[in-house]
Amino acid sequence: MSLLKSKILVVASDLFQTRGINSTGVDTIVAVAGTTKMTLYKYFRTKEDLILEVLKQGHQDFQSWLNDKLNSNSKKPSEKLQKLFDFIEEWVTSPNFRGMGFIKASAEFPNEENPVHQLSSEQSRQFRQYISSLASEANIQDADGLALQLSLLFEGAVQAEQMKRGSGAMKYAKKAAKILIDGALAP
Amino acid sequence: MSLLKSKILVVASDLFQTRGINSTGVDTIVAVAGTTKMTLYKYFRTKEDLILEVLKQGHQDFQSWLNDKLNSNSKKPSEKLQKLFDFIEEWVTSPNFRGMGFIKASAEFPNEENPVHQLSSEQSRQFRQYISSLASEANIQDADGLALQLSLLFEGAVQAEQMKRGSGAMKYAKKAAKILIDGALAP
DNA sequence: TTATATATATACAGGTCTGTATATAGATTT
DNA sequence: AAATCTATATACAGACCTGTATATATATAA
Repeated sequence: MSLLKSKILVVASDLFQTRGINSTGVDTIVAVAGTTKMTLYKYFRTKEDLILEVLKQGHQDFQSWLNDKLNSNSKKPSEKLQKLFDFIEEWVTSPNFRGMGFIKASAEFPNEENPVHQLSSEQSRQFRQYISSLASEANIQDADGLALQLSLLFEGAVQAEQMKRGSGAMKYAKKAAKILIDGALAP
Repeated sequence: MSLLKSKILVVASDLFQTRGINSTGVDTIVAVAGTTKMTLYKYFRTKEDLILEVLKQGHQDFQSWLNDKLNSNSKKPSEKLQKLFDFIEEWVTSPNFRGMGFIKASAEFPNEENPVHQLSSEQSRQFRQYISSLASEANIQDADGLALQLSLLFEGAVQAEQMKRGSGAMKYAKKAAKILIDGALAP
């Protein structure tokens, strides 16, 4: 991918997270990225396309990071599940944390027919599916049910952290997750 | 309160929830409410003032409704806590449900210095405090900790329902809440 | 009937937004 | 040296936005 294109993606992602998507104009994005609108519209057909690509990139980055962390630290499936929220906490409390793209995007585009909303919803489903596969490998009966509960804790804690940086919500989400996981592992 | 003013509040609340706050112009609001901009700006100094009042109204309506439900159905504090998520589920699955105001608003105004963001954050805190007082009355040790965990489940489930209507997330949130509450009641 | 309060109708100023058109600069390739 | 590709600079059309100014209608009160 072109250097300029990825620069635009990084800048747009940051501005969308810190100022909101609808409140960020393309003029601001190109100014911060040090380029011009002509270039932006060469790589992205419309602003909506840019939003969609920013979301895809962010989600892929997060998923890859998390998956690598889990695989390089644990081999046993049940251990992966147990450590899931440790890494999520690491992610949320890192200074670079700016929030979860698909959570904010779905709020700014509430209409379920909107492509941005649909992608957000799909990414949330994918993440839940990922947790479910971890639970399945750990031989948990109702893997989907546990995955849904854990994803609620996850999204709730991210939401709390987006509202108030340093809320410490993830610490309690982690405790709750442990209780739910332990309960599901030994029923 | 003037009939027109409350009509504007109701219409604005609905439009903000279904189309987003920044995507809803005052022209649309007055058109749907069947009035004019002059009247809107008589009752609300700026659009931001309108947003703040919509949020306040929505939060007060929700809190009153929930509190009345709890008080008229249970006397014992621990029972109130147990039934909390039953009523929340009733609220979320009602056909009128359009999402939680402060969750969407905080996403559209991510800057922590923004008045709308601050009010959202404060309302989230107040709701958590309300759950904490329920937990305290039920003689739970770490009332604040449990309240935070329950509020994470709540906000996560609302978020899930905002992303996909009819997700059924609250059903699982309820189960998880029961486990956490039971664990905290009998430690 | 006259005065007052409330709401409407309409237009507009000044700003921002997305997306495009046009002309030019630099760098690489033929 | 000429041609080609990539990016810049700048201006602008057309739409939408908030908030205000002005004039008018309607209803209640003195």
